Amino acid sequence: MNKNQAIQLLKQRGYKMTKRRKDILTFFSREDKYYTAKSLYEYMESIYPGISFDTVYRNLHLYHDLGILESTDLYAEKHFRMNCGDQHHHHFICSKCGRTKKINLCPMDEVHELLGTYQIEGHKFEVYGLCPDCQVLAS
Amino acid sequence: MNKNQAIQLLKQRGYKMTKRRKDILTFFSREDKYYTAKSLYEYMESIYPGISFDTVYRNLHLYHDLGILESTDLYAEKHFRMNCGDQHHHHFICSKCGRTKKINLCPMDEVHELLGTYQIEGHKFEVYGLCPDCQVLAS
DNA sequence: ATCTCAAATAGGAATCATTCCGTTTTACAA
DNA sequence: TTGTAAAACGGAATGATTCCTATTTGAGAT
Repeated sequence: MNKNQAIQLLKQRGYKMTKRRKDILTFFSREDKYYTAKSLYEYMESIYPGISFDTVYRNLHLYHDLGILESTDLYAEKHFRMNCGDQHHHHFICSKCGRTKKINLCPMDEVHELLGTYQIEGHKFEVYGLCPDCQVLAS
Repeated sequence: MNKNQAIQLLKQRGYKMTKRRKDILTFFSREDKYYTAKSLYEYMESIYPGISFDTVYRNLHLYHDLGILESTDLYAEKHFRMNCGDQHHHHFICSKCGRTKKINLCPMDEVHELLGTYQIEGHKFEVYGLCPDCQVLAS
């Protein structure tokens, strides 16, 4: 999902296109990486002094519900990133900078048979560590 | 890990054995399931009216650090369970009651090669859904 | 261009899990 | 039995997130 696709989707669904909403998309479009609500808030604060938490969180939830963003719970805090949802996949997530790398492998195929009568509703598979850039900085 | 093993470990490491600590172990020994700090607090409150949050959280962390408990972030809240750590494994977790079933399969074997120069530090793989008991109740 | 009004935002209080801290109590070794 | 550090108490503080009411604004209709 890129910024223009997201704007299209919002209009299609009848949501108003505000400057704040565009700037949130700009924020997330910069990198393939997970961001905290706080980091978005700080970015928005710098453009719109006095912006409300409500605006940040309301739009994060809206974008998440629309599939524009995907989220994960990391270090007891929700993190968000642009949805790269062409097909089902998982992520390596850098524990230092939050940047991600797609993992085109899903363990669920083999797991289904192991779980017999258990009704599967979802799953989470993430790998954590240091990306090449952050390994260099750490050494 | 069972209650007696945990008590042994605490003594070995020089920690004091208090009634509260024993009762926390009793609480977690009841079922193979993830519990919130809150549910432990309520259990302890019923035995020790006026017990401090501090006591609950301090011991949860102690037990976690000693490997007596394992934890996971679920629904933006930490959940704890008795460590069943004979060998590396993952869990199916019932989204209704929290009860778990071991999954003896780990996707990391195949993932290592996909991640080349990325330095892996950890991973998380969990499957969510309804256990057989909760499916019956839901129907 | 202006009007209208539901949707969006501001401002800040409230909530919820968790952590922190100074004081008091207790397990256990001597 | 006593001394002492560990453990627990009591409650305030923190940090992320949600909620509430009043005000502002985007965008379709006139």
